[in-house]
Amino acid sequence: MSRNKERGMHKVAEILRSAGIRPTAQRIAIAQYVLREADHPTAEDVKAHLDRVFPMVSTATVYNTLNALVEHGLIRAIKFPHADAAIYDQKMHHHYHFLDEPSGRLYDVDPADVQVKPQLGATCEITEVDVLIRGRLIDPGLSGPSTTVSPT
Amino acid sequence: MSRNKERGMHKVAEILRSAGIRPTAQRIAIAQYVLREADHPTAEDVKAHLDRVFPMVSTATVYNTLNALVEHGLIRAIKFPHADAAIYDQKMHHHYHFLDEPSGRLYDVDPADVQVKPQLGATCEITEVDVLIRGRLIDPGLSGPSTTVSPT
DNA sequence: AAGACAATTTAGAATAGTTCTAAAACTTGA
DNA sequence: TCAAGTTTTAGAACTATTCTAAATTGTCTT
Repeated sequence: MSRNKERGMHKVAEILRSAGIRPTAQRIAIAQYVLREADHPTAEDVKAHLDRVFPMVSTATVYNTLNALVEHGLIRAIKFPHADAAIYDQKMHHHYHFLDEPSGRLYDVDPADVQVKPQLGATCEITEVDVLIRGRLIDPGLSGPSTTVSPT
Repeated sequence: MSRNKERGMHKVAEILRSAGIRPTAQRIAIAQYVLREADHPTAEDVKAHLDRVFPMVSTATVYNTLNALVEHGLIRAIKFPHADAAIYDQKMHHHYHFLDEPSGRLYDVDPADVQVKPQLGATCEITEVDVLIRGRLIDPGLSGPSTTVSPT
């Protein structure tokens, strides 16, 4: 388990290095969490986790590091209408989100499962389409992710 | 012109009253602006406008009134990922938005022009789908709104 | 292995948007 | 007109995030 963690952290250090971010202890701990362990965490979630597993990190370093990870293309920062804090998403491929309103939990949605066909005419050029589906999971008890809506 | 404005304000007072909001001078002035004059204003925009046309309103009243209008179903508050401040939308019918990224301006998009067909299976129930299309208007010089993307 | 220079981290101040608080000013109805 | 309830207000408080300036750490050179 310790060996696993060390291997994991080593791997994360390499990811940071090859993205052009110098792997300091704090950055490795933060990246380890957002890239490998967390599920749509906010900066506050990251800070709370680090306070448990790391001797000392400041809020400033958490934000600095998350911003660096975003700038270097390792994660994305996303703001949703239903919450103030940004969430960080380690899935870099294009995808949408499903919000289970009772629980507030976010699930990734494969764009293949959502047809979006804007017919806006020739007067504009579309660079991106954001989709947030709000609703409620009917049977959250069924443990596994379905093919189409998967907890992340 | 003065007569128009008075008639308009009277109408707005009636709208407030029939929505269950007591029409005070401040509320009428704020509602007149957000329901009839403004285009996707923020609370700050509303405050700035009122400071020009109304002897005195506090920030607290602007927020209180906007919240009351939202609660009574006369406007909607929307938060977008690209900005911190909420915008208020007097169009209550279901619609999407197009963001012209160069200008930061928002346009309403008729849902009929965007096919959204989520195929999420039977494990969830969808209550609403939010769509934000980002891009850039190719020919903003063409004065009028096109059939499909209309400035509001 | 020491000294210098740059990079990183830190605590705490600052900022933006919004809500809260408690007091003052209005309305309303009897 | 007076009491009771409502509304408005200034300013404090709050949340999420960024900034600042000082302290610490790391790296390079020799």
